[in-house]
Amino acid sequence: MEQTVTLDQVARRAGVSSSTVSRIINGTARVSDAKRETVIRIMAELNYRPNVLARSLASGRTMGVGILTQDISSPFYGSMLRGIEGALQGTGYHPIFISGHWHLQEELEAIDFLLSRKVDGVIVLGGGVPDHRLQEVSRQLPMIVLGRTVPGLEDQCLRLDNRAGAYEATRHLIELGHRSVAHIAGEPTHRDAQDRVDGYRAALEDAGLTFDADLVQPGDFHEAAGFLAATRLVDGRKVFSAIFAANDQMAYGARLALHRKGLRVPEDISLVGFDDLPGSMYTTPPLTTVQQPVEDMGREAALGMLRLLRGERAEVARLDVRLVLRESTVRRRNP
Amino acid sequence: MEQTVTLDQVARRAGVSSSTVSRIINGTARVSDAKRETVIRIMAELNYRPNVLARSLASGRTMGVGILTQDISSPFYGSMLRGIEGALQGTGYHPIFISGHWHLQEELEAIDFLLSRKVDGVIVLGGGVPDHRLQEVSRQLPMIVLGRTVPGLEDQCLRLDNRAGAYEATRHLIELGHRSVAHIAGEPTHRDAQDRVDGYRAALEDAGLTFDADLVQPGDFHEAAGFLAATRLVDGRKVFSAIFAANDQMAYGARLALHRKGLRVPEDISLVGFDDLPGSMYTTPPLTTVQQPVEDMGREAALGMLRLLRGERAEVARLDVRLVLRESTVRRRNP
DNA sequence: TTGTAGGCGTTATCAA
DNA sequence: TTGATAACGCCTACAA
Repeated sequence: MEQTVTLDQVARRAGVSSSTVSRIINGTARVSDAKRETVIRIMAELNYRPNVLARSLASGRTMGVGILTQDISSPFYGSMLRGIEGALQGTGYHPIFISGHWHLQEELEAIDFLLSRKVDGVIVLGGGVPDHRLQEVSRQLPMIVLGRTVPGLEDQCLRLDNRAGAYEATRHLIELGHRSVAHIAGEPTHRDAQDRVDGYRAALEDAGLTFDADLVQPGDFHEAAGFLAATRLVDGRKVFSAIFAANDQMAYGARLALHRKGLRVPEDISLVGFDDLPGSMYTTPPLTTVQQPVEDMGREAALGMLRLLRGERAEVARLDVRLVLRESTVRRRNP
Repeated sequence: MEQTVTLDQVARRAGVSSSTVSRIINGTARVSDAKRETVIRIMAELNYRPNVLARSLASGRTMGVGILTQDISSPFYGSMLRGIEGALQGTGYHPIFISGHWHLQEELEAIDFLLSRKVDGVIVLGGGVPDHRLQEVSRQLPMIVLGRTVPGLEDQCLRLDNRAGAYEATRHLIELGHRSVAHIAGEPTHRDAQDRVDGYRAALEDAGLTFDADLVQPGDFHEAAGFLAATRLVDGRKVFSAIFAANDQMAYGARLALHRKGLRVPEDISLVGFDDLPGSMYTTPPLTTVQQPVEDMGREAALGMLRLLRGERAEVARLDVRLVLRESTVRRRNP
């Protein structure tokens, strides 16, 4: 066990007071060049490492930003975390990740955890924490919310237009001549999922097509649900020539189900996803999907947080979704 | 901004000393039921939250376990982190993730960061930190290493037999009648990648097949590299009827390249991956691959860490890889 | 069983 | 420009 070198020891060895050493470390005030140099030398000699805990306790700042995510291992959240990580890099602030696993109780505990760790700010990625709790938290420290809008905190919330993305995806299929487009919906309690159904429905109706509830299959954003939903669709008595899945992971599942049923993508069935996960460029065929600038969202959130920490306004940038055309969609054979 | 309630305030309000409150919180000593009850009541009333920083500074323990990973957003590391998270859940210890991004300098800084945060232990997931540095760290606090073996710290290291996995994957292809099996290698500096080439080669030679360097294409564990490698293989003048990719992500890329070249999997080319990522069950066709119990590895590492923290030996369990047969491999047509 | 007092390693306030 | 000195919030002998 190495001995921990304290600031006091450095001070004593350098023949100055501890305050002087502290000032040199933090650049809090002017210090004579002579003393500065010796202190810096001694610090190096002793391999001095400031104790972050003590420093935080005394200063009231931890330089930590709490990130409440749902699932650290999901490709979607992973990219977002990467964006956050990147933006914080080199700022002195660092992220502290904790996941709620789509479980309200865990999420609430996670927030308590972050507060008890005295993070300087919190970034919340979606989830189900009630608005009022987030409003409380926001009263205590800087907060940015991704993927939902909290009343009263609109300018700290970064949301994408899921409805528009779904609308565009569906319209794309309609423009390719598909008159009967199925939808595999996301986790029903999830706001994004609802918005995507809305966009899907609006596109149908704007094109003069009737919305058919039988063509909307429930799902939960995971591959298995997509597989089952597509299987049900194929086995059902409704005909359809295209599927819009509420996210890429379900599109993967659906794609396999179609394969199992002997249906080709896109020759027999066109398929569109949502998210543009890293893997979607490499599915067979590569997936047409609605691209969310996930990593950018993370970055924007972090930049907004840095602004809040400087006492400025968050001013999170508006980010757009866009449809990425690849090879899983094609003009309908017999229009 | 809400006022922070301190332990002292609770004590005063409850008419006891602060030590008594501390004892109740930590269960350090017997306290009369009467006092205990009122203190607990007051804590609830005041919504008291212990200050973790102060607690750690005083006690010398932070209850934090540092996790040095390479890439928080990779599906591979994601699953591992999930395993760690799960095992730590409810133990009072909590993970602190930080990623080195496959970059030595960042990794070294990450370790310094964790040490300066005074974590109680460190779990290192692979990476390139030199052995001697890890040995130093291990002298300061409990450490578990995943994916590599550090001399002198063997019983704190959890490694899988990559060579055996690759051997088995290759042998599987050979047993299906494939006489010419190509390999897409992983990041060359990565120990696992080397072991997998070794296993591939050994399986060939044990079967009396000659190792052909032209059939081994370099890669880096990402989809794009797999795509390029497979393209090169097809365009090359060597014939082959099967590919063993050093990981699933490259297998995905290879699968798309084959699709582009009009080659079917598995009818024309059999394909095997390594890792068994969550998505590999849903590729078309589902991918035959070597399953690494990634989440289990994370769990075992965390359990080992908990043992070290209790002062026991790490005794990390041995975990095996196994070949998962799916639909991307099939008996060779004209043996 | 309870309280007092000192300490954990820094920062911040005040004088000097 | 510097140095005492008092926080920061909690834990832990030691004493009662």
